[in-house]
Amino acid sequence: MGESDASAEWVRVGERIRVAREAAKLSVRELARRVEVSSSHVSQVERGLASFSVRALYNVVSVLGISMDSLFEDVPSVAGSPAASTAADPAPPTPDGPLDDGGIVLRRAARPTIALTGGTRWERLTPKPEVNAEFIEVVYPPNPQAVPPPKDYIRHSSREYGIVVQGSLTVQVGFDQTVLHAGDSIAFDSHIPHRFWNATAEEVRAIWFIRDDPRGGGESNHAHD
Amino acid sequence: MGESDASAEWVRVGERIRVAREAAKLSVRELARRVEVSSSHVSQVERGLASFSVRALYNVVSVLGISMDSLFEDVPSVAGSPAASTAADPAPPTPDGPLDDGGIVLRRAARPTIALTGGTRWERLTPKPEVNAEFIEVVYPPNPQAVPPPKDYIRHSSREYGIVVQGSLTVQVGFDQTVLHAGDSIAFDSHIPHRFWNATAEEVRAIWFIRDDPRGGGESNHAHD
DNA sequence: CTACTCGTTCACTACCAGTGGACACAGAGA
DNA sequence: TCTCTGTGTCCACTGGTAGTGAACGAGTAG
Repeated sequence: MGESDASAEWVRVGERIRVAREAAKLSVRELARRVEVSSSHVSQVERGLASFSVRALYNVVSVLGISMDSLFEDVPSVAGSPAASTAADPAPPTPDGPLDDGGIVLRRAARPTIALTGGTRWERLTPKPEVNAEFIEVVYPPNPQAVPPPKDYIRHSSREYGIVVQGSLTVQVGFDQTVLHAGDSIAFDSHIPHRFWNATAEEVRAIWFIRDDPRGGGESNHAHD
Repeated sequence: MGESDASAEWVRVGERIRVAREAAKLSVRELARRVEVSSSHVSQVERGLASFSVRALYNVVSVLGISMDSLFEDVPSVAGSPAASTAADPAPPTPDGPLDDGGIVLRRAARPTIALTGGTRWERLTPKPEVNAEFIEVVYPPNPQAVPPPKDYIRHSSREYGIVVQGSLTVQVGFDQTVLHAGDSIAFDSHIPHRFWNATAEEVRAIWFIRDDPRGGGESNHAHD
């Protein structure tokens, strides 16, 4: 699956080790001595030519006083490596076929987008507006200082389904609040007051499906920001 | 540092993995499948009889949605270098809150999964089964040799919405065929014969919402493979 | 010039991460 | 009862790779 692309992954880990080592003003040999491996091996690992065992890696973070996670950084996402997978895709043109013209398929670059205040974007995922439904990707911009969520709760009659594709989204439904990480999903009746916001320094992306109640509720007062 | 006493250290790491796995309600075999190692190896690691490679360990924390550091825990917070504090809070465990218990939120690691023939997996994204709807993530395994798609077209009455999150998925709806790349989305009435398959060497992931027609169609004969 | 340290290169190997097949046990049908 | 299917575990085996050690060229001091 996703990152088994070990080599590429190790290059980055190695680079981070080197940065940390230099910040600590240790020579390759000195680090090697403390980690209890050979200096040649340290050199190779830092340049992505080899990899550390878990034991060695554990010693490295101990000696350098850094966190294990900081070496990997782009931890779990749906794809194992979020930006990687998206970026990896050279986006081959995929010539428009009948499906594209038939109102079936919508290319990523062609999504109708609405920009909300605060930088949040709604991107429609359906070629044409749907009746009694919204299928959208919402992009929540970074919110460095843990900015307080918008004041206004939202209520409308329908049911909502969402999955966080990238980043961590803070959600509040009713009186309860939690943080959804990449891959976590949610489903709830939207007549319960709810709000979502991004309290991290990373952009958050989520896929939402909002299903309007076939009978009754006409309210369409969403505000996923 | 200290711990060069590898074995003793691994016992604890293994125990923590087991705890996390059980919390996620995954079987040894299921975790093994997702981490891409053998179940026997998982079993051995959890009991301290063997150890994971860094690659495997990385997959474990991704799959279980836990932080790397949480597996080692007694890291060096005071280990001389204040640099440690920098990378402090990568992935707060997000302790289960009321939302998790309330049937609202579903953590990634806790998704109910059905394995279809051919290696395709359906992962339900809703904490409980929905009425007249499916919100799922479908994982299509690599299909190195451009294997011909399954023979049977699918027909049922409802409407389907999908977005490709990773990889490239070949779709055929009616007589038209195209390839969806990451970010491309699709929406169509599912009474039109359709089929999807992965003709690439990379795993494909897609989010689907299948909306059963409130009136009429009872057919539930999907086959996203 | 020598003498030392720096990071690097490379051929080599021992070890262990990971496998596959088997096992015993527990439930659920039939 | 006997048969499945799923659980976790056991164990003999192997391939890859983590790790070694000796040598290299470049820098810098004395």
